[in-house]
Amino acid sequence: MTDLVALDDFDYRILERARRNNLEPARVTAEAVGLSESAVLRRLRRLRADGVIVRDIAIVDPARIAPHILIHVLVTMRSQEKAITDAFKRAMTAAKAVLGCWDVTGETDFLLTVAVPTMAAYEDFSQSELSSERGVRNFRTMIVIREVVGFDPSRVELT
Amino acid sequence: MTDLVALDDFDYRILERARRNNLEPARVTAEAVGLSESAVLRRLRRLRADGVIVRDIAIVDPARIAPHILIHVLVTMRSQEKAITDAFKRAMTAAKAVLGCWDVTGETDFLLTVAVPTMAAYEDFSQSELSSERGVRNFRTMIVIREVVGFDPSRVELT
DNA sequence: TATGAAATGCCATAACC
DNA sequence: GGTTATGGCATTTCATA
Repeated sequence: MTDLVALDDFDYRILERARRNNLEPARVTAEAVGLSESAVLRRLRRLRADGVIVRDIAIVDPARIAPHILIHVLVTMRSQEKAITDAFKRAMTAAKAVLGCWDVTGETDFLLTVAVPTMAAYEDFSQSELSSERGVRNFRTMIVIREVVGFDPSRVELT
Repeated sequence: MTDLVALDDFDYRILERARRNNLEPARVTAEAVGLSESAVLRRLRRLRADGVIVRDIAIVDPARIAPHILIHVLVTMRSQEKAITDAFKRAMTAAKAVLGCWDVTGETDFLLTVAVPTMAAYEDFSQSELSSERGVRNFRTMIVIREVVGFDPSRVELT
């Protein structure tokens, strides 16, 4: 299941379109890539079965519903013991406020991306989840002033 | 258009499902949330028209197609002059390798998320895009060893 | 094994109450 | 918001190369 999947140019062009709009009728996609409707639908089904397309989702703009603050946090752990880091990872996975968490190289151990409605909520989060009991030595908070490029996995080039 | 949109409980439950799977038939969603098929479809169309649902996409797993390296970069600029930072922002927006770019508070000015096929490609990127000509004083590279929580905007709580 | 074409069945759309 | 009739789209099956 971890094996790489071989794709031809048709697959790439179909993927490129599905990554932008997965509600596009196959008829339209077919004409754009130069295949029949049937072929496009077959390939899309195969791409999903093969795990190339992981899921199909609606992107919601949370800012349209309620104000929120985006924050990045650089976390340094007290130790590199597996038991401690594993526990921290599990806590980050469970924490609803955590949008992303990466184990990184360098002076710091983890980078977090956190979304909270208020700074008070962030204070609650940091005090409970970034505490010394969680194995955290210290952390550096970087509040997002402006999103220049919103994190967009669909920008990853596939070729 | 920047105004907040008021949603009721039905909208929230429909959104919750569409954020997980936007290909779910309205019939199924309707039964799950306790509405008729028509009502669900009407609400979804309204949510899209109001800009609550921004777009509908297929999520592709790039690792299934080709190996890639994920990197976070902390960037410090030479100056805060608008002309310089604006040019940098435009360069980051244009750079295909840049998945995300945020203007942040603290000692550093920008946080970048970059995806590249090889370290050589990252070297090319950093030499061309993170140069002093771009206004960059220095930058700190944090290579992602493991993705604990993959950046997922759908984790943002809407209430 | 992959394609294109045609018949079936499901789903969204639009116009009603 | 619910119901119904219409149109469109995906699915399936088949023939072909």
